[in-house]
Amino acid sequence: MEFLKRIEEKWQKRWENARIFEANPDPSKPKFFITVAYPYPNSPQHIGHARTYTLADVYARYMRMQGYNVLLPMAFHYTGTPVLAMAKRLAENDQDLIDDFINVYKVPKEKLKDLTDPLKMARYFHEEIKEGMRRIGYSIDWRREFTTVDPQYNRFIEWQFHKLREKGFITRGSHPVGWCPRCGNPVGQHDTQGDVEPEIGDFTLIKFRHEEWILPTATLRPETVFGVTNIWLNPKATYVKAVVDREKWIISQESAEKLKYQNRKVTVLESFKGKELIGKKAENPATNREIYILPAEFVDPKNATGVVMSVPGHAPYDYAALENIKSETSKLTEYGLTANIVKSIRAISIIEVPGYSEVPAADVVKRMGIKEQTDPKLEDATKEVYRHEFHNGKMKSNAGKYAGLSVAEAKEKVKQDLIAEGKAATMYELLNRPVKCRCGTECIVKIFEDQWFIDYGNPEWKTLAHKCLEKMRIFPEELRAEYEYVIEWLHEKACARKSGLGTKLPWDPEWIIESLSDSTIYMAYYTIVRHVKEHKIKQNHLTDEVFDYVFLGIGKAEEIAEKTNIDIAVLEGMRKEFLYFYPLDSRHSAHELIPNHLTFMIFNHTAIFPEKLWPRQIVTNGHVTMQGAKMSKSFGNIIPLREGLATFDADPIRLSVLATAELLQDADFSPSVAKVMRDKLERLYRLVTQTFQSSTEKESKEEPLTTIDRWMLSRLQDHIKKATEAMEKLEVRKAIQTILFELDQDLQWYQKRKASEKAKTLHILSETLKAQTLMLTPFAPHTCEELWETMGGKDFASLHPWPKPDGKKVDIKAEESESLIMNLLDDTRNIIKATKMAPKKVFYYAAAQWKWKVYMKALEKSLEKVEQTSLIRELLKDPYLKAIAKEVAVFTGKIIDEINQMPQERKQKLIAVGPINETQVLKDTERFLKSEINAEIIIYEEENKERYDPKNRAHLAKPLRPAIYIE
RNA sequence: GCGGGGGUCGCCAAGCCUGGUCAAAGGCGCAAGGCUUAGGACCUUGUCCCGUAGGGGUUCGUGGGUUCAAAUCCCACCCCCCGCACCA
Repeated sequence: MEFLKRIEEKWQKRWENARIFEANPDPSKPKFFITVAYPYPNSPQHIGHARTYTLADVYARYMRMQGYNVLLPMAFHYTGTPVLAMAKRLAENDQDLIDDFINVYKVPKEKLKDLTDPLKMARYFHEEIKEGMRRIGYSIDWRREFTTVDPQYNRFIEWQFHKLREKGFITRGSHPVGWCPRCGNPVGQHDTQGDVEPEIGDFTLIKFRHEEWILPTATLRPETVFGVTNIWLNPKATYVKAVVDREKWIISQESAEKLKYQNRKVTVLESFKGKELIGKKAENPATNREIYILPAEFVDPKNATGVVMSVPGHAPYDYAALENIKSETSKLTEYGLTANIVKSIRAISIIEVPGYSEVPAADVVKRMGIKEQTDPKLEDATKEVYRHEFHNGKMKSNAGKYAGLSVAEAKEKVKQDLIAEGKAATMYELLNRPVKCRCGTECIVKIFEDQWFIDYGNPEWKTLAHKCLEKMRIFPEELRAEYEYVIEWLHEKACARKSGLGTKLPWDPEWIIESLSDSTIYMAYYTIVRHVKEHKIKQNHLTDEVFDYVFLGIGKAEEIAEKTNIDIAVLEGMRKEFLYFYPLDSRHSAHELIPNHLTFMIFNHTAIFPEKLWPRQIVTNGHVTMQGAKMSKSFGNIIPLREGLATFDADPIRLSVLATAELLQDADFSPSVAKVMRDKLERLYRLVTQTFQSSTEKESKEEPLTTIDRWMLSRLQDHIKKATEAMEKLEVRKAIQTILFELDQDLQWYQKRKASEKAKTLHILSETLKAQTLMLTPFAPHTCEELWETMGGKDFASLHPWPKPDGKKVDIKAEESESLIMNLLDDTRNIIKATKMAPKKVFYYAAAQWKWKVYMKALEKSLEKVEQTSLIRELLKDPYLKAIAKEVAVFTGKIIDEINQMPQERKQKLIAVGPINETQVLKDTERFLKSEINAEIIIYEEENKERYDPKNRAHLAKPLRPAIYIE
């Protein structure tokens, strides 16, 4: 442990001093530009974040070793409101937050006061995150670091928005948001108690008439207006008569307030209890039917208008309430109603839906055993009925002109028509209310009238986005369909808000560009920011003309230089650097960003840059779980990266977050995985140290290679090939598996086999270890640099070329010989296990020559298709075989199925290898087999007349499968 | 609901596109042995069931189908996870 820490620091310093990760344009080398979504500094990063960043870093390091001039930059996204909200809570001494800061985030107590300033909080976590990135060994070019509140960056974003507006992609309109009336702010998830996202629903208010008054019943199912039997009011709630936009409405007191936030003019005239209207009549505007106003306690005056239309046929609440009322008719007298009136009300069936009766609401209420209108099970009942009716329901003939339509269609049409006829209006309401702001106030819906949007709904723009996507490589490819879907689904996106950190909207500075909108093309800014910083270019010099020139090649450098006071060489340098590194070669993030950021990135690039500069690839990955559980503060299982590094060290963490799952899957982190990784690295270190200490002594490279040596080299080529292919496809799990586990197993087999041989060809071992170390370098760079140095590497492993497989070292014969031994050992062990004997002597009988002849012939023939008869006929042309025709026929019968089932690939391989001298192979391995089985080994050829074969096993020998007799 | 992903031998997880080498990689866990004063670490072996000869049986969410052959292809169904926005 000590050891890993020491070398981590050592190599981080050396990399830094040698500036090997600082990438400048170099026309002699191909470039590769990788970016990861920059972090939002409102908390330290944890092991989960490490997955995305490590993946990008590993990729960067791999590409560097493949000879690319790789740029991996990093910045910090200060834009937005969460930091503001947190700083405020801290200032108010919110104990929960303070506990989190101290216990989970490990913020020193004395620092807390400082962090009540939002900017200071961002800076604090910024440094914290950055330090973690250094300590885990990311190969970042830190000269290009910036934050999104840097004035120069603000200018860049202003330029971007000017461009978007010029192209007509900015629109303006009204937009509902969750709102805290006390704080006077929009509320997002992080502003609410319990982090609830306010869900906004669009209610239809159907205007029932009562004398000269309107009763606007709020519903999410306007199509059921044809099934209304009565109106519900809560007799105990307070209602008001009010003038709403020149109409006279009766609504709950609460809703009168809310409607004001939805840009309606509301003048309250008088207030009264709901019971005053009970027993009166109202008229359904859709059917002109007269119905009664009845009492119901389930009606919540805080929800929408507090006026509800009753559809007992299709709404479980209404059905239950109606049943309640029918059974308590005595209570009705105070409203001047009679039992007969209520009892004569029947549910009206207007929708037919398979699997349900005429009255689906009744079915479900009865099935669920619901007795009271206050039963919480009614929520589920409502959902069930709604789901089935919406998807499978059809309007019946009594639904007027909507008869025959599906419920889904009718719902929209009825709503539109009623609104057009002035018989309905709409109102937004929170569907998951009550949602409480952190200040304790219940949130409502407010409509922003002059909201600015980016119009992702623009069809031409969508076409461009599709075009860009089509040409991009998407990892994992399975998610391409999701991008397609998102591009189609996106519409106008509110792009500015009134509070938070960020860039002001240049033409309307009351607004601040929100965080998903100021982070779509910033990768371009990385390519020039080092010039901005080095030359201390001021924001007011970074005019739109400068950006036009640098990014779009518009205008003349001389003229712009003159106007802006920026040196012409600097301007040209920026332009060159942008053109060198752009387009972006690979964009990385967790895949939760597909529905927003990543797709926005595609859109914005196509809007602003010419096609050849559009991004080329997106890589997304799943989350990290902690020992199978989702990471969350409430589980207390979040390991901040800095803490993780202290406990498990950098390289093991890097490996752990990448080794347990491929991109699409969530990766599971656990201390035991980290430990396995560390043990692996330490074992490798020991082996390398041993090997290279002894190899400095004289070693004759002249020693001829044995089969096992050739086998090792051959296997190595295969592993290099596999690892390289995996890396190219970002299958890092597979790569790690190959490099660290499969290669290692072969290495162990090699060592074990070698132990029984005399010749110690150490250069084979060192060649293998060198390749292994280099391939492991992107994943475990600190350990590998150290190993590389131990192995006599003169350069940085991080910059050394990635190994290439050498076809000349592939030796399929050696591989076949070796697998013969492995299989033989397996078979022998299996027999020992089944017979439970302790073997003294083990006899092996290698297959007869003629069997090989038959076997090879069968293989060749089977490349087409063989039947036994034709094969035998063919074989018997050989006079030698003809002489033993019977044996040939029996043997052929034994192998024919096996050969027919063999994949072509394997057949071709065996044909290429040709017959193997098994006796020789076995003899060469005798010592090894003896030590493995711990018995005397005796080897015969099948046809050896002298052989000892009491149980007559020898004739069972097949090519690659010697017969066995144990005693 | 819509869109996406997934369900594999105790747990995690490859394989599925391109059917046969698949009782199915690898890791963890567990067991035995080696090493060690001991523990740890490390190494070996085993880990679905049966088996005194390298074999047999039953498995890859469920039920059908295609095929000489299905974890892999087709159909239907069940279950789990993620996203559905103005929020980073």
